[in-house]
Amino acid sequence: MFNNDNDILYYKGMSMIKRLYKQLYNAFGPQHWWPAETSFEVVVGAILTQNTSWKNVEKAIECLKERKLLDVDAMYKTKLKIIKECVKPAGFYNQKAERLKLFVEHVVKNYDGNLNEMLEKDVEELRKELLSLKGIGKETADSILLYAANKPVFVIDAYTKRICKRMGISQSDDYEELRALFEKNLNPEQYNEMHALLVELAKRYCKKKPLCDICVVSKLCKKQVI
DNA sequence: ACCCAGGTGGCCC
DNA sequence: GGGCCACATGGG
Repeated sequence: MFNNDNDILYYKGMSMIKRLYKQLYNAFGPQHWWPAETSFEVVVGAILTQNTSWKNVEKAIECLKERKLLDVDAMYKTKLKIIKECVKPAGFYNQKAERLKLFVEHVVKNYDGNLNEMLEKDVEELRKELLSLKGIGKETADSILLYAANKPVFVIDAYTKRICKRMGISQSDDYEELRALFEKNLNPEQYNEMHALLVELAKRYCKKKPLCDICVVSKLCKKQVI
C-alpha cells in the first residue's frame, strides 16, 4: 500500500491517464457531477450547454424550473415560443428549444413519456437512438448515457482533446479513438469523476486563450501536481 | 471591439 | 472523410 499520493513511486508504471486522474483528484477533490436533480434535467443541461458557458445554461434552467417545465409531459404540452423565451440566455435558442421539443416528443411517443424506461435500455442501442435525434451528437449523447442513464461511457469534449494534445497523451482528434483510450485506462466508476475533473482543470487554467493550457501543465508542475 | 463558451447539422468537395 | 459555416447570448 502507498502512503503518499505525491510520492513519485506511487505513479510508477501507471498510464498517463491514470496518473492524471489521481493527480487531479488529489488537487481538486470530488466534483459531484452532473449538477442536476433529475435525469431529465441532465438531458436538458446537456443540450443547452452545447458551445455555451454553464453560467448561461443555469439561467435557462432556472427559468424552466420556475415555470414548471423541467418535466417531459409539461414541456411536451408547452408551446415552442414559451420554451424559446426560457432558453434564450443559453444562446442558439431557436434550435435548442426546437431540439428539446423533439426530444420530449420522442419520449412521449415511444415511451409514453417515461424517460427512465428509455434510459434503462441497453447502452449500445440507447446510444444509437440518442444519436438519431436531431441536436444530439456524440458528446451530448455520451453525457446523457453517463450522467442520466448511469452507463459506463466516457465523455470526450473540446477541453479533453486540448488537454490530451498539450500533455502528449494523444494527438488524435477522433472522438471514438479518444473515448476508447480513456475507457481502457480508467475504471467505469471513474468516468464520471474524470470528465468533471478535466472540465475543472480547463476552467481554472484555460480560461483566456486556447493556447494557455500549456500553462496548465507548467503551473501544476510547479505545484508538483503534474 | 474583439474572443470565448462543457457542439451540432448542413453543405461542399 | 475532412473543412467551413450558421446558430446567439453573456462575460472577460
